[in-house]
Amino acid sequence: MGVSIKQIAEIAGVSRGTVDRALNDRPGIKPEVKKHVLEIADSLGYRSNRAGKLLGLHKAPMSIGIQMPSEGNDFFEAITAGQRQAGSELGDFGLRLYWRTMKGFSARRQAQQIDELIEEGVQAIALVPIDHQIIHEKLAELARKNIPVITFNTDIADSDRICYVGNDYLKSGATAAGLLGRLADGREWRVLVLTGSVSMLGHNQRIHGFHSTIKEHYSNIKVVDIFETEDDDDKAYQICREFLSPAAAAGGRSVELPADAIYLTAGGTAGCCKAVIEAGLAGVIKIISFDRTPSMEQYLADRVITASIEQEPYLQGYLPVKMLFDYLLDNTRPPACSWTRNEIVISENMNQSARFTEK
Amino acid sequence: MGVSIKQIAEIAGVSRGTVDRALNDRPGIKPEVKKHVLEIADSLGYRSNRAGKLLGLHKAPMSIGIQMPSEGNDFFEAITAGQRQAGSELGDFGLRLYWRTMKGFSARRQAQQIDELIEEGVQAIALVPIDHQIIHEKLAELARKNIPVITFNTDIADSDRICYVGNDYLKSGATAAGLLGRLADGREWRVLVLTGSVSMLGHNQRIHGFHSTIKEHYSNIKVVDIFETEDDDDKAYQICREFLSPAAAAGGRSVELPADAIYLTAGGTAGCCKAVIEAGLAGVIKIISFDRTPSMEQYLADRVITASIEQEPYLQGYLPVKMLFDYLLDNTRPPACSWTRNEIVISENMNQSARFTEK
DNA sequence: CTGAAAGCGCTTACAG
DNA sequence: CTGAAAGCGCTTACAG
Repeated sequence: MGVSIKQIAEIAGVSRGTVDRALNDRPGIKPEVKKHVLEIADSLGYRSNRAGKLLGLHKAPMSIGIQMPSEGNDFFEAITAGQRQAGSELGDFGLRLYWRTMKGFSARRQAQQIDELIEEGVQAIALVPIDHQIIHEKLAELARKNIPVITFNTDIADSDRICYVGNDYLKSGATAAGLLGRLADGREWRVLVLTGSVSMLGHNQRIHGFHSTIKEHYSNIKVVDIFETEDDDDKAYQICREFLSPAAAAGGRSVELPADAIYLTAGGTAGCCKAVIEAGLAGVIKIISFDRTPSMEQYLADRVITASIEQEPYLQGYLPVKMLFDYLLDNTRPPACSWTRNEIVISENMNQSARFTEK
Repeated sequence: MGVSIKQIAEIAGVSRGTVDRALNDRPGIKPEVKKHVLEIADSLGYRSNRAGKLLGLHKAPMSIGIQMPSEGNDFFEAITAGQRQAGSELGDFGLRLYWRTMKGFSARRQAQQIDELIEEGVQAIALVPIDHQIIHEKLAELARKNIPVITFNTDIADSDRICYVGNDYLKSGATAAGLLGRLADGREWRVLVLTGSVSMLGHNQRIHGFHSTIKEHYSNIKVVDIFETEDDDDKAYQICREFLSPAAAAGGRSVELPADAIYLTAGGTAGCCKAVIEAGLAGVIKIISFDRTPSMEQYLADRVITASIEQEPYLQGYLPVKMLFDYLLDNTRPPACSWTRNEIVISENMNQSARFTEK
């Protein structure tokens, strides 16, 4: 169909091997020959053929490394499923995936696992970067070594990653506010904010985006308090229990609610739900949360959680692998940011797409 | 990596050509030889290699036909974009796409365009089937001719399509009801339903799913009336104008609203919005709609439309092409139904995912 | 630094 | 009905 290496070789009066050297920046070719070949390729509008490349991979198969803080964190299950799917689809083309996972957010541990991946010989890395000097330096080192990096779920400023795949946390906060504003429908509502940690950028952005939107459009909504759950269900349960105790003590009698809604920016949702149910306030106090873990499923189905905003975790696993593969294969450049959607999930639309999980 | 045709040939004591004939049901092979080869392939756990297949396509490139009622219908723009994207990604492997589009829903025209595609020599077809005897017969004919079919956007009962890619209209109706129920928050709300046509199954299912959910969970919501817009903005405008005239005549003075919300199952949303704005009721009467056309964008952004439920139209274009390609390539069977999500879109989360459109 | 050859896995004419 | 050969586009040793 298109132009092939063979044709370029004929026209340039060199061998296919030399054309290959020129096109793929391989060593051992005279600069002027390279220039000549590239000019011809250019004038012919040469684009390498994927089928040929794919089959040509047979020796020197590709390997990609993945590093993430997924241990003990249910949220990463869907991400892992996406990575596995990409690995299996591309396995036919020889791709090998190497995982390094950790519990919690240690920059030193992350740096160490990145080193391990390099030693395994991976040609590219996808990771959830920790915002720490050590990691900044490590990413600079990867850039020097010509190992392309894609960040997912969380981005890191001023690094040389070729792409970020994940949420825009400001917009996800705005989405939560937009939803809550529509629910309040002009009524004066007071909102309790439960965040994961005030030192997590993403969590803060979800608060910030929320604030901006209510400030601009929903002056009837007020934030009454902010607490940290440390992404922990027990902690969230304790906080909510205490917060709700006046209303709970009142039993059936009507007292003013301590809040009309609870907005959770991160983990701890199931604990919060438990406390709300125990206080007899399920469905009365609206709960807006993010993501979806197994422990949240039932609360979503039962409408204890009014809505949860998901961020396409499966794609956050799938896309980085796919993009790195394409990049290594024929230099296909992904966009600098591939935003995942903020999906508003309620009980009625929570179980629909078997597409991603069934295969 | 895996087992190759060459290895099977050696073990079976036949040539690669014969193995190929056996594996791909090609004519000209003795039944017992075929059986023998297949047994060996089976025992070795043979799975064909995609890279090899892809390159082997060079002669006899694939072609897939697409038929849909997209003319004059903005909704199909995103679908077309998805098809184009799949076509360009797979173009490297020689795939050619053939389009036949029509305006409106003529079964005879559809049958004729299917015939045209067959004459073009397409090996598979993706279409939006019309529920008519002629089409049922045409699909049976395609099955006899061994031309695989995928339906998208709309399914058709008891046909031999290998997959349906699209919405579950009952669930999309349920999603609309769940959302409206949360907005009403226990208040007695009256809803005007505007459907496209009472003879369109999908539109009816969106009403049915809506009814079931309010019946089960939101007895505070009542449907006050149902009108047909014929998917037409002018018609929708006229209906709404008349319906809202008492309230509009009242000007600023408070009268009881003729409805608290309008639920549109199909086209005509922009017309409805125009009438609601003219009556001075933007934001007061909640509007829940489906999909998203250019004419709706501004109303969504301005919160005149409270929320619209989208059905991943881009994927409805992309997936059928991709699935048919995979099916033709190595018999990869798609699921019988690949449901697209019911995405709740509000002004805050409407512009996020550049992923699908930018490329 | 360059070329000629062999190979990846699968298909397709062609010869028998 | 079957086999031997050639080819798809690209890569990789190997020889010079």
